[in-house]
Amino acid sequence: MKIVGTVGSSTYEAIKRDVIFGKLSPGTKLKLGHLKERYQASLSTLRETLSRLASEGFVAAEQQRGFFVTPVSKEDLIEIANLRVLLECHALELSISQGDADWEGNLVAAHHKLRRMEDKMISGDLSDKETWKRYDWEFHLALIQACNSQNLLSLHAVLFDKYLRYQMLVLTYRGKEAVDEHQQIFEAALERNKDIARAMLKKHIVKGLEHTLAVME
Amino acid sequence: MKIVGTVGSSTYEAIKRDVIFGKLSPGTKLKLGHLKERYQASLSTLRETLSRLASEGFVAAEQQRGFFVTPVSKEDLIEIANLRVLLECHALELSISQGDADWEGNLVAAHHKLRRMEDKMISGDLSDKETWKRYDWEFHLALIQACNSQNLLSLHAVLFDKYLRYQMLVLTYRGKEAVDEHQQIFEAALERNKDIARAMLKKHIVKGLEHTLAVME
DNA sequence: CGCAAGATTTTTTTCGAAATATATGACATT
DNA sequence: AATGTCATATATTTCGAAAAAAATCTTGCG
Repeated sequence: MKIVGTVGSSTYEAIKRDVIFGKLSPGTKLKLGHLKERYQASLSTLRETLSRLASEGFVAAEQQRGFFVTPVSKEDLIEIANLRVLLECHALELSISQGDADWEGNLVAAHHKLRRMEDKMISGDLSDKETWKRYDWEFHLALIQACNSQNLLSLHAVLFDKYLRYQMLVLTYRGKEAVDEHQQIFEAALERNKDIARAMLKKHIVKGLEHTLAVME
Repeated sequence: MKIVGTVGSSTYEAIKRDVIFGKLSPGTKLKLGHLKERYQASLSTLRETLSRLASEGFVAAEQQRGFFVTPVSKEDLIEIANLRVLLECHALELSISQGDADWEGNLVAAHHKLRRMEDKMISGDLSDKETWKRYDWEFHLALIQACNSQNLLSLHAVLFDKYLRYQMLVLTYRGKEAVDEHQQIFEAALERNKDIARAMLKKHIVKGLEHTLAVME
């Protein structure tokens, strides 16, 4: 039994994915007529979708001039990385203070899945970037899951996706370094060592930022 | 020459205002048919508007069950206040470090306007809460305007409005205490004293939170 | 009386087309 | 050649109605 959502929700997912994973390049004009064919939805449904994406910041809307894929810039990337540090480190600290056994269990599971995937990537199999990034996402989410603030989690989700778009844009893999950072954050979190965990997470994000900035030349 | 925006943008403003200022109570079912009459817009336009408000968190959307005004709760208010402390204090610090003469000028102006309004309120004239809150908004915005992060400013804007809804909900005025806090934050910011400014802003937000929580019984 | 199956009404979701605005190109004027 | 105007084409915005889903009401049965 397959549960299909509304046309609206699936076009939302599709366009968002295409923006994040670069199938729709930054700055591209999103003409409704074209999108209609590409995503098989009506103009109204598309406008609804694009409005949502615009208020999350993946799309830019100009009054009576239509929609565009939000442009990228170094400044924007830096802002997003800094906000991720601020929010994610804060959430991590809360999570470490408040997390229970369920939190630990999910974290262990998420780290395990990510680790397996990363081992595969390191040994040269770069075939499934999307799954890899999904596991990365799930690991970072598992870390802060116990922060006990829905508002914080949802702000973080959007930020993470924006950051992810930049990573997908440069398309290069940071390799063993990032794997080690994940490992260190993971261990510090399980040991409930807030300061180390926080410092490692910050380092992880900042290193990722520098790497991406460097590739953007 | 009067510049009128699109129907969409004005219904967006109208509904958002009605949610924030309590004309649409928390939890209310937003039936499209009713909204159509109330706001004089078509179903598609309304859906577009409600989708935007949903992704900002002022409205809750349930798949195939329509839209509701986002409910309120103590937990949600506490989350929002804590996030405001985190983001606004951070932005204030950046602003104080980087603000130039323009920043100072705008800040002085914004504080002056707010101060005049507050004096009027203290002397018993509670007739124009909406203008008062607009000046409050503009003062807090002026404080962090020079933080040099559009992303941070737009996250803050949504957060501030959500906090504002709770303040409007309880409808009581904190009086001279809040006025003094504004004054102290203002002076510390102009003197470029980050630590004091930060501490006062945090106190201001936390006191406001406690006051609102107390009234929510 | 309670409860469930089916029919009716209401509401949400989706679409296509009309109305409005912007962009493009042809043509005349300086 | 540059600029401005007007007609044409293209795109966005808005609407009302059809299709799909959910909620409500009715009826029949144990």
